Amino acid sequence: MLDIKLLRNDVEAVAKQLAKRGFALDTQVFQVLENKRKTLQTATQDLQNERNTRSKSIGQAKAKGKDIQPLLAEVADLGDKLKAAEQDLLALQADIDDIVMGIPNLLDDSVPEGKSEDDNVEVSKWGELPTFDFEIKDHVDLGSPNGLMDFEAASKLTGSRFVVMRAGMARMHRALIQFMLDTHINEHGYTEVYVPYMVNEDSLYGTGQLPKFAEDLYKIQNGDKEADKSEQNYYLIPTAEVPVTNLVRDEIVDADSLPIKYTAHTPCFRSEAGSYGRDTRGLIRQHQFEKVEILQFVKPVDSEQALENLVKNAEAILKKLELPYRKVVLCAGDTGFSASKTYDLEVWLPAQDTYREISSCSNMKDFQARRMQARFRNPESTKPELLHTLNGSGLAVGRTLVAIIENYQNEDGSVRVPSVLQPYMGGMEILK
RNA sequence: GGAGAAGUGGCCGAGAGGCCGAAGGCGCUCCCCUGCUAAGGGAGUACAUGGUUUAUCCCGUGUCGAGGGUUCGAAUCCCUCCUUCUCCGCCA
Repeated sequence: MLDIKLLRNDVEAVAKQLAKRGFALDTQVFQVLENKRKTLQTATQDLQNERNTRSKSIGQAKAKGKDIQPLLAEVADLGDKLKAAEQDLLALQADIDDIVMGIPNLLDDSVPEGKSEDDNVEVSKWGELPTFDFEIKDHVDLGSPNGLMDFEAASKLTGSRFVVMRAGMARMHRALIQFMLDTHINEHGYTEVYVPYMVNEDSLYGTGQLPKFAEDLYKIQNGDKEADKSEQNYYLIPTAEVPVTNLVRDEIVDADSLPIKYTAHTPCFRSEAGSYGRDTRGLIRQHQFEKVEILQFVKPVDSEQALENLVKNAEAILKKLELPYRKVVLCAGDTGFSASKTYDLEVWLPAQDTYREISSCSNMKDFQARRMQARFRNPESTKPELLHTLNGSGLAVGRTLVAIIENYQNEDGSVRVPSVLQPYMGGMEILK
């Protein structure tokens, strides 16, 4: 959520900023609503003031034993007027909130212009692209014989865009998670957290998935109980970002405790509505996948540097696995709703002859923190101030598995196990 | 799942329809005192938001788990929900 004061003081400037990312803010509508709000709110508060002062004098009169009947008669119609005004204000406020909650974050000045992923800018490249003197296969063809990777079984159990893994494949998948977590904990100073995989609506509003992106989420139905408005609705998490970032929701943390650095492994659940027909083959786009997430909550002055640090932590995993990748900075049009600036790490997939996203690292600045009132006490001003929140994948486990299988393949269709993973797999050198 | 108790500021905790944005304590900030340390004395210290403002100050409004209701007036009474604790049941 943007600072409402920013919108009030200079909507046009904000609209101009938002236009960079292709978001059209209707400044006219906002202005009209905002002007109405001002008059209505002032009027309502005047009425409330009147009620409060009169009620107080009634109380005082009563205490002195005076007759309060005449005073009561004077306030007879105040209640109705006030109730009407309050309800109008509430409705108007809801309209304004709808607009404000639907406005994406302002972009960092360093974000390049552009409309789509084609305009993202490559920052750096790492690793030598592997060369093969044989016909290479993709991860589905490499994984499917022996049933190491079984998409048909998964579609029987559940449906499309799920997978079953067996033996060495399942074990390497698990090994990757341990390896990533251990690296972030032991070498990058993150604290591991275990969190719920289901969250309530407040959490999803906090990180920005709601109200705009409900169709991407799975909502839980509790038995055959009808979803009731008065009861809490739970959703499966689309990323660990949601539960972990919401740890600081409605908290005022000590400045001394910053930066707070968390890592978590969770499954992620995405309905992938709107992506039908895209990446239908294999493990790239699933309804359920594992991810190791890294997050930092920092003072505003530190967030720019923290983003660089966070990306480096994600890159370290790719380097240890010796997977060639490149780092791109997302252009204005491709940067996500809540993000101010995003780096993607793209790993080399030889079978696709291209780089594919494997990590997305973003600085949200105070956008999420404002929504969830996540603050720290500034020792200088002694006042609570909004934190900056950052998160990134470190890394997406399924896609890392794909990258390993394709980059480490042999002519006979076997797959070598990266040396850093072998200790996690009982010394296994060839996947089986 | 059943029965009971509770949710108040950064933390603990008083508070039972008007004098309560809320006693007291802890913590924190500033000042005084003491050679250092320890101890002591004084003052200040919730958050959000509207008007005004670069910002403060000031005035107002809202907030005592959340949302509704009763009332001229609600932390306090009523209803619904959420959460926590205790006991019972079930269970990995």
